Amino acid sequence: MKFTYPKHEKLKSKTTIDLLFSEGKSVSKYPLRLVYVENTEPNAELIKMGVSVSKKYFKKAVDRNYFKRVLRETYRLNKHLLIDNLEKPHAFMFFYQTKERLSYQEIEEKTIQLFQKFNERQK
RNA sequence: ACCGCAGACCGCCUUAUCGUCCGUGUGUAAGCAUGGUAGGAAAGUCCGGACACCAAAGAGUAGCAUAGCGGGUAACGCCCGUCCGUUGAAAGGCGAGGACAAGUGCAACAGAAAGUAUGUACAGGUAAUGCUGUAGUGAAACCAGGUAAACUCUAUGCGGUGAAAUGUCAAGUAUAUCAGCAGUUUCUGAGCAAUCAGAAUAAGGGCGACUCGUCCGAUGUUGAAGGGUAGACAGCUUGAGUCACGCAGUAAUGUGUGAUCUAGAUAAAUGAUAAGGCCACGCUUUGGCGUGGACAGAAUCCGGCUUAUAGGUCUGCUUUUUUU
RNA sequence: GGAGAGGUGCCGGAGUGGUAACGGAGCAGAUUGCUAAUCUGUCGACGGGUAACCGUCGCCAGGGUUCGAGUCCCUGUCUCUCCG
Repeated sequence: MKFTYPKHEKLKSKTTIDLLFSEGKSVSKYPLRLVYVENTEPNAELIKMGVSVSKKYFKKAVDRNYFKRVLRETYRLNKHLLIDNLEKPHAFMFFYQTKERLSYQEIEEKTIQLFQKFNERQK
């Protein structure tokens, strides 16, 4: 297993994102939230992941960029938790939803818990 | 030395591990190797350009901007020099700094009177008179009065829209385009007439304010051609570029020679973790322990301005004190 | 990425460069056995005064123009709207 997050694994298609927000389900482990939907496009990757931090919580672009990077990093190091349990292609969007500035360790811990919660939901 | 002022610059460092994006090489490919991978403000979007498109991008008016004088520049509301005003003990800082002798307007309260000006008291003066001075009110009062960040006038400049502009590619089609046919209203001509031919046409709309000017202009049907939107590629980073030295100029700046290539993403990369060092703050048994790392993240590209910014370095200058 | 509008007491909301209206809420009083309704007054901050009252500062923040600024002009900040 490689801990990478290459370009083809990123959620970019506007139509897929619209589908995700209109039909997707979600799991959350405060302050993190994961929205997901089955990707029915032909030749879809097994996993497509996007990351988002709202302007509502952090006003400055530097802060938003920082937390998006942290989310990407924790996803990259723990994505095997998701991939090992997926059978059909899925699209995901990963949110950070608080004004508090959590440390890297706290966010990583919450991410692992969130991914495990998702796996339980799938069974 | 201290205090202050001005200008220029840096703005955490090193190593290891795991990654992102771009280029190059290699490979059928997965990949591998290698080089690079955030700012002085990238910010605010306040000015000025480059570049692209729009229909005539036309003319005039309106509107907006600028404002001592001279220079620089692709251009500017920027920069340099200088005069004047103002502020500071000084170095220095700040200034929308044209015109009220073109016209119009405005001036609370106070005051006799605030614009067509003109009254009182005292003093002076005259043949006589606000004729002269002083007092009093007020920001402003015998002055061509004050006020233009009041309308305005003068001079100069400005077409509009912004890379989500724009171009190309593959798929498919509109109430929009073009052509044919049918066809409304009016006029003219031919004809006894049916009808035929030619021309025009309103309401309204476009040219993002108005006027002129100019263009379109009932509707149905058949065929042709063919958008927008979503996707891909181009635009997209070599440019009024950066560095060094010389020359011209008080300077801004210009110019010559040599060297050099320094982000290019698009739900949007430029990072995370660990250890050590450096700095700051707090505690302190002066050995250490704990916490933290300024402001802030490119989105077509340049020149400025404005605002935010822990800490530090260098250069020049002023005042005061001391020494020679 | 681009364009525009606004900020006035606790709330809503007027305001030609010349004394910051008005309504609601609140507070006090009147009325009532009590409450509601109604009526009257008060109602930004600070300082002084026993009190009546007086003074200074207040219209998002900081500058500027002006005799005088909520109003005119700059700079910043916050909120909202529009294009896509």
